[in-house]
Amino acid sequence: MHKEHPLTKNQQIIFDLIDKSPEPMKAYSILFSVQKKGIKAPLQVYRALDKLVEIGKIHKIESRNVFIACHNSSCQVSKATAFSICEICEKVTEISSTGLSKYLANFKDKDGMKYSKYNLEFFGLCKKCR
Amino acid sequence: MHKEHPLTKNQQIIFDLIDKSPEPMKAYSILFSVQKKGIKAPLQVYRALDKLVEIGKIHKIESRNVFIACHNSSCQVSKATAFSICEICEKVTEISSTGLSKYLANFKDKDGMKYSKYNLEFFGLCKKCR
DNA sequence: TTTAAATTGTTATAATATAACACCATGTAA
DNA sequence: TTACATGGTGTTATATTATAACAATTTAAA
Repeated sequence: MHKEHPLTKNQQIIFDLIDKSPEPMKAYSILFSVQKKGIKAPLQVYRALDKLVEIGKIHKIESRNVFIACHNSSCQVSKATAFSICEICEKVTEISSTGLSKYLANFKDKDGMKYSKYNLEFFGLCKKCR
Repeated sequence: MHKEHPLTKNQQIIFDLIDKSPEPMKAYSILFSVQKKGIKAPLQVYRALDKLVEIGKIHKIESRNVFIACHNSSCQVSKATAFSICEICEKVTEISSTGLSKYLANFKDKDGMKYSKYNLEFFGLCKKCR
């Protein structure tokens, strides 16, 4: 039930870079890295990022303004995301817990409203930094 | 178990403004609003904001870069926050659900790690926009 | 009272992100 | 085939968000 989005050239270049990166990447460090491939302007990067986020290939870590590839095969179009973030080394890990996602998708606020779209960021120390 | 932080002048001015605002406020619209009170530079605003966030009087909505006063009396020092955000009118509501906060505080990731600090942002449509 | 910690004021600049416009490719409907 | 809608590209300029660095001052505690 989701169209395969063949990525365009810019989208593919930027997705590959993020996907191979061991760390989340900032928009301007992406820009720097792809300049040799002909992507010269911030807008070219942001447009590709926007599209990649929209189709669920990458996620934006809002509290850090960084981007990571989606490592949750189930969320090709992902509007429900959860991450842990190390407050020392800034390592980010995507959390895929059916328990958690079910709990959040079924959570009702005090007006009885449910939300299928959410973003959860946990903060703590990763194994190495603990 | 939390020191009363009497606010400094700048902190008080900026807290009052945010607290009275019916909507979350952006840093630079805060700056604009307090210029008549002698706060002239972005840094003066950001410093007050940082402190107010640190002591839990306000929260930052990371996905929107806006600030709102804390309306959850239990979180004077709040490191565990949850909000709903209307995708049309951008109305933000702080969620205080003991069920939710207990669930998240007790959530263990696949390494068995627990997190007392988190930020959760739900997205949907508010009553008016629905 | 002197010392440490926090806050202030200031100028400058860094980092993050979008507006506006012209152009091009592709698919599709008349 | 033409037209036209959609989405992507390239470009310049600019808007928005946030911090660096430094000096002075206030505050509160030892």
